[in-house]
Amino acid sequence: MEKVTVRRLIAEAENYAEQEITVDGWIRNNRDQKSFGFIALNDGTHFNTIQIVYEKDLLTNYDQVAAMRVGSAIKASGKLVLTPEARQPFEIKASQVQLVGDSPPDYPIQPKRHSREFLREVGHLRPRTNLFNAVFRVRSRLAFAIHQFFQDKGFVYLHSPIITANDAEGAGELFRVTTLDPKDPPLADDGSVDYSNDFFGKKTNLTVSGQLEAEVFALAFKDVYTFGPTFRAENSNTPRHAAEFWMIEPEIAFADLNDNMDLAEEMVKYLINEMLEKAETEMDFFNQFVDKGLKERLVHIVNSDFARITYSEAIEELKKSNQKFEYPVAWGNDLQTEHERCLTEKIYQKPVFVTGYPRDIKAFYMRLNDDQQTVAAMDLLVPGVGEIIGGSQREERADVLEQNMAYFNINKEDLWWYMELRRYGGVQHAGFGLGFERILMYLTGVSNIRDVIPFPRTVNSCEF
RNA sequence: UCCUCAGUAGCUCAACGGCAGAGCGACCGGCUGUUAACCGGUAGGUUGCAGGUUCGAAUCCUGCCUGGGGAGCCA
Repeated sequence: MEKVTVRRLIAEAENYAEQEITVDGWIRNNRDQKSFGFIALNDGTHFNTIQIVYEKDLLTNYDQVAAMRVGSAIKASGKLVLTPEARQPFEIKASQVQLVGDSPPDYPIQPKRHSREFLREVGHLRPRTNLFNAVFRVRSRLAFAIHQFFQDKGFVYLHSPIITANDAEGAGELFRVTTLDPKDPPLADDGSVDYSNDFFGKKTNLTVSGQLEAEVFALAFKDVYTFGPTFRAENSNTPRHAAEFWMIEPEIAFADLNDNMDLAEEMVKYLINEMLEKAETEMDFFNQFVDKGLKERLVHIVNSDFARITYSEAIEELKKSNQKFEYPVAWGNDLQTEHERCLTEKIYQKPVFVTGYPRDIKAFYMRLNDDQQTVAAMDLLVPGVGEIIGGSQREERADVLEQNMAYFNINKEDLWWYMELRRYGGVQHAGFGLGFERILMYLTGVSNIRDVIPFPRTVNSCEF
């Protein structure tokens, strides 16, 4: 008897009509009546369950089957019957149902509503629920779509290092990587820890960004992207931050800020289209149970041109809006979350690129504009999630970069190689960082980052 | 780190100074086509932890722990 996955059955049920088949899977629900019953079976290969009908007359172990509990693993054989008039397109009339792995009655995942908070506590079981099944299936597809987008454009995928010695980026708090004994580290004469005796012979940490390395490769391959884990030891307690997350960082050479925004906009639209098309079942589920306006909003995004405004214009718009803000709107101050939300959700009601931020609130590597006050930075703000992309045109002029580093107190000896990119064939280039989980949240409507990461790592929490 | 809300049955919640309760789930029974089935019944509690106030505390007070939301930082 042919063993078939649920995915295959759903794709081509007609081809199996009236045939005897076998399926393996886990019981999501089991309802028995006097002489027949129904099992909703999920085998993990598709978001949906299939229905197995069992009858007393056809089974030797009817009472046993009727008593099989939610969560149990079973092997079921029977004839596939098309049921076009019923809610499900087909079902399996069981000739045999065999218990493979029992699940006692204290199985925490029951056919009822569970809160996300509770499900986080059972992170080893939550992938078996509808929500997380959909989320992680989409996560997988989205990762693939990102590669597809860049690969189709000829970008080279760069594995930027996860352990690095550079801490000069100022992109966040670092996780130290060391093999020194924390109770008895070697000390230098001045009493500080002597990292020259550490594994790498210097201070090292987990990467907070692959950007600087991506620039190296962009100036060799023209168009590159990184896609990998990133670590920030920030003490942030919000639904949008995790200590370990994935980031996509394209870097393009012979390109300016406008090319950068074009790329970002095209990418976001591509990813939305891909998910709407390739993960239709899951997206319908999110639309129905997580966020009622999700699909409509995403389609709207795909069909709209993202707004592009300068920081100065943003400040003017915010002042004109007459909204009450907790933080004052003033040129020179960074945009607060409330300002960003107002811009993207109220004033423009679509994604907004904000460019030309004051130099003082941005990073040293961003290209200084001719006004000497602003830099060629860009943030992409989207409704609901806020900042999803941060990027810039990089400072390609060696002398200006050197001045910037002095201005921001960055040790140029540590970044000698970064400086040399400007000395040898330096060229204008740009790039951005996209938080993978942020866009996943945006695409699924799931509002807490802990629910789009398989095993989330956040301040004070590293379970499973 | 700051602000704020909440911790009561496996889960979601009610009771808000006077006998610890419901729905869902579990278990038992019923039901000839169910769809998170339906109907009837049974079991299930150190009310987050430690102190305090009170004749009496789930309820009021203090501290701690855990979780949610907001802010900062950022992706």
